[in-house]
Amino acid sequence: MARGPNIDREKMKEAIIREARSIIVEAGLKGVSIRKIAGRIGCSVGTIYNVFKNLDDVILTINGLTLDDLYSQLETSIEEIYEPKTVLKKLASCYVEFSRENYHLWNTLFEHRLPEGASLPAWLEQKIEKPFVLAAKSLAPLFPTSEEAERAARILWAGLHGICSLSLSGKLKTVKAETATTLTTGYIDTIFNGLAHKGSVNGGML
Amino acid sequence: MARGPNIDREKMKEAIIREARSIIVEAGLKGVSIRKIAGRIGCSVGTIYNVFKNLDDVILTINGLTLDDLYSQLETSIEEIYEPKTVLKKLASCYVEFSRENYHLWNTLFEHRLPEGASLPAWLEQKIEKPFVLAAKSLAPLFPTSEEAERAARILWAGLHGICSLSLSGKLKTVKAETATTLTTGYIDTIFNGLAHKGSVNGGML
DNA sequence: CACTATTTATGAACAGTGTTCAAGTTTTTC
DNA sequence: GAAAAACTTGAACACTGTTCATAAATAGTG
Repeated sequence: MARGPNIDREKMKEAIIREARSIIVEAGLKGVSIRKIAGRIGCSVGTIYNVFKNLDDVILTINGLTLDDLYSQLETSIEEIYEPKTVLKKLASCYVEFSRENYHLWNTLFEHRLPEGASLPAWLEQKIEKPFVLAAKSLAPLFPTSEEAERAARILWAGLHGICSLSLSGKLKTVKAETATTLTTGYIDTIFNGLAHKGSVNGGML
Repeated sequence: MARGPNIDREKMKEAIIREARSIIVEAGLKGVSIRKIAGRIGCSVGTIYNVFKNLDDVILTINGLTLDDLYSQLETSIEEIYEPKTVLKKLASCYVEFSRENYHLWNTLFEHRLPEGASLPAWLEQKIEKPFVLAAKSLAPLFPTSEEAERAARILWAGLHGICSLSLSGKLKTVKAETATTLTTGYIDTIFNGLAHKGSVNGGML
């Protein structure tokens, strides 16, 4: 008859994720295959399909864990800091640092694509939202409505992602010895200056 | 003996690119395979390997054409416009429009990854640089040195890319009916305001 | 025209991929 | 112990990119 949540099943799940994760860390997403995971664990390919729907399911689970890691690091990086600009700079440098230290895992976040038409599961979309919510919260004091803060946060976060993305893939050749961190710091300075003077859209040299 | 540049070879190359391109447009990068291209043309798989080094070579060539298209559209979109902010807004909206109208081709630009360790060919890197150079040129009047203009252009362009990227992949849930275009417009306003007041880093509310 | 020399085309073969599923094994419940 | 449910297995299927010996076509030369 029906057995409760199987302890072995949970152990199996952990083993699969552990091995698949380590393959990604060593060789990137392209290095992962069902047979390679099975080989490392010492089980058959079929067993993996008993625990996960398919390989995409495995990768999505790993992406969820990566996002959890990122979020917890972002959270601790801004503990006891309240000034919006300082918070945002901390978040940015933490994000950059994470993407460098976990290059392959972070890359898998964007390299992995579901089949045409399929959309991300809700639980993953939530995890994607969380870091951005952190930014929105920090920006809130600067805006009259939460909607405006959210909007600004989205733009800021997207820009941050763009810088990281192009920088790590080598498509953002930085002048001299500029790192992604100094770029994002400058980026945030500029954005904050812009936000502070948003009343004077047609003023100044523009 | 050695024959000059073969006309048939050139025709073959064109046919391969044409068919592979149309597969991408219809079904995205994942829909492309050597056998599918060969089937559409009516040749064998080996023939394709006589003309291209491998499948990556085919995709990179297509990405080059996509970048050419993008660049020429960016160029014409700012003809006879000289005011930096207006130029940048034109470039941004043109970029957004292109990414929407050529979704699969644009996506392939970022979805396609070379094997671990391999780097993009120089001719492609040049094509990647060109749109960004356009932005840098437009920003030049606002900066004392070209280096500073370049730096600003890189940040601006990366941010633009981030907004497009997250927006088109659905990871940038826009509030209400905001489009990527309005987001980028707001983004550029903010950046320009920030640049205009960059002297007052610690002024205002910050 | 014939005869090489060279290039080009072919598709079978190889090593790999994700996924399915009938069969056998183990575990749990009655 | 018997019956039922759950789990494991690995062969099989339909694909993937890539290579390469063989065959066909073409170009230059005598």
